[in-house]
Amino acid sequence: MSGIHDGDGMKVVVGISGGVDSAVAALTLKRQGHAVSGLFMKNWEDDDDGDYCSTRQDLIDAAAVCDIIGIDLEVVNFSREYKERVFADFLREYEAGRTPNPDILCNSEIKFRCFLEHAMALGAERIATGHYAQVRAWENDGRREFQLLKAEDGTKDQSYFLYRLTQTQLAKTLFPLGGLYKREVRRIAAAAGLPVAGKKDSTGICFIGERPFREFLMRYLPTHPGEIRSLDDGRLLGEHQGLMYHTVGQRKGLGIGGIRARQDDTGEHDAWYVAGKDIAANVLLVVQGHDHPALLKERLTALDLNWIAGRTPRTHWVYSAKPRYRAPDMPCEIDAADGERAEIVFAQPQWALAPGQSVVLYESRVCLGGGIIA
RNA sequence: UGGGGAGUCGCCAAGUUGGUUAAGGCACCGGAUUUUGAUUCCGGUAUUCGAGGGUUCGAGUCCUUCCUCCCCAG
Repeated sequence: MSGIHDGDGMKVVVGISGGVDSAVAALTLKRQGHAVSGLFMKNWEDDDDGDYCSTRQDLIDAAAVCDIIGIDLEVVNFSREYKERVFADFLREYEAGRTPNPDILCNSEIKFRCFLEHAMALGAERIATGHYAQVRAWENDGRREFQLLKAEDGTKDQSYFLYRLTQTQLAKTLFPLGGLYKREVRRIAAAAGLPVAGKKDSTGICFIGERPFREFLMRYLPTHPGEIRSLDDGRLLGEHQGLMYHTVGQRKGLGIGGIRARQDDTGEHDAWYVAGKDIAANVLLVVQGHDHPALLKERLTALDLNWIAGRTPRTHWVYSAKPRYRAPDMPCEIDAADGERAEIVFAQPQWALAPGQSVVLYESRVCLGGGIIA
């Protein structure tokens, strides 16, 4: 444990989701001697009666977990805030042809803002979540500064989703799982008799859940058919139902099959991938083959920046970055940056950089922050 | 209408001199991976070869009729 604790016995509110991670986070804090209480957030109620609503079971699991751990559980509803601050942006971005990452906004706007404020109003000193990440406090020129670090378990690290957090948010946050491996977390849960010890990790948009994505988007953004054309020669290859239903690098859903690439075509075909969008003409631009050069770029512009330390990192200094979650850290440097934008150059070309996704920079294990790919 | 060529899974495309269960790719579907969206990985997908007859122990592969499409003549 790093020295961020001001001492044991803090009043901590833990976000309980009904999964293993948050359960073990709460359990860990309780065992450390903190005054722990749980808080279950219900932030989506557009389809409470639908097939994909798992909230009900999650709440049941959350209650069972808190009962066993021996902590109180409060339920709050931030649906309105979620819609206004996260979902509205999500739709705006898709409408503009980009591919947003709503869970990143959800963290900075809901979990570490609404939830944080709510907990503070309840008299909490800290909040905690089951994220795999770490917070470290250190003295920088006599000032206390907080760093966001990757999780010990590199395969589960979620710092990418937390890069928009600020000093004030990190100052109030605990990540009890930051030093644990997933398998240990499950083992702890099992040993404690928590019913969620073997529960499958949740996927899909946070609070909304996993569901047929295009169908879901269609409920909010109506179809807008247009042409699918080859980026290389402009050939008309098909029709799309809306640019927002596709993302750069996407293969599935184009419906293009059997089209000859060359005259000497033998019948062996490469798949087609989205390489770009002509928003004005409503044309989806595609290329054939996963390794098509049009999908590889070594440079990007990041907008809407957040630097966790509160200052822009150095230019022409070797950092590493993830242009998407689960991508390995790739060496890069900041070519130029100001308050508005950062030009980032990778040592190697990156595959299918998708506008709207976030690029997150690291210096070793420290998450520096990042921005949204233009 | 004459002459030539072609019709095999939604799209391409292998199918030897007729011989056990009709390659492969793309698309599609399902699963795995994954707290976004993608990607990736694994699996599935034509009892049937334009249609009807026939030859044969056995036909997508031979014969025949019809249908359709393409090219050149017109």
